[in-house]
Amino acid sequence: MVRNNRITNNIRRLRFENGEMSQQELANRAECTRQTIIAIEAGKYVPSLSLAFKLSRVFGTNVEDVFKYDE
Amino acid sequence: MVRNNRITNNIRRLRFENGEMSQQELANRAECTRQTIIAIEAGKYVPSLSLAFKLSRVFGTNVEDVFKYDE
DNA sequence: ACAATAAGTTAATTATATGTTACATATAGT
DNA sequence: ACTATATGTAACATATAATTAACTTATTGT
Repeated sequence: MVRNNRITNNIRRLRFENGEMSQQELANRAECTRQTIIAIEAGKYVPSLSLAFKLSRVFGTNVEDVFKYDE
Repeated sequence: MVRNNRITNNIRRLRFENGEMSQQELANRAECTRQTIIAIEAGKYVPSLSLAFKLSRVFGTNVEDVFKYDE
């Protein structure tokens, strides 16, 4: 029932702003797989809250700096 | 693979701080079901990022004011 | 005593995020 | 030319978020 996902993310940009971090390294540090990073960057789906927290911490930011919710 | 969910939430407290909002009203406003609210408050599972955004907006706050990630 | 509301429990089902594996392509370095 | 690395796609499997429904309990109001 949680539809209307108007959630975007800045992961691709954040990776490059953080030393051109590769998808693989981000996946390692966020403890997920590279395919998950690819899918999220491609907008195929929105990650879990857990993964969103981990990703934001890798970049030293908080969730809302990485993911935008268009209301 | 995204394990170690050390994510807690303040929903119960926020409901009461916002006019003793009932679970049903919160569910309506966040566009989910009452059972989902119960389960999240009880710590049975962590919501999706979409629902986390919606819940935080109902309370006029951001995601990290509602959900805490213990790293 | 009765009705209405809020909250909880349980079980069954559906939807989706994530993992796994395999294969393809482009680029940089040697 | 060869190798390594980064990125992408696709199919399938699994774990879990989320829905729905039925029933229960407690509280409040009339």
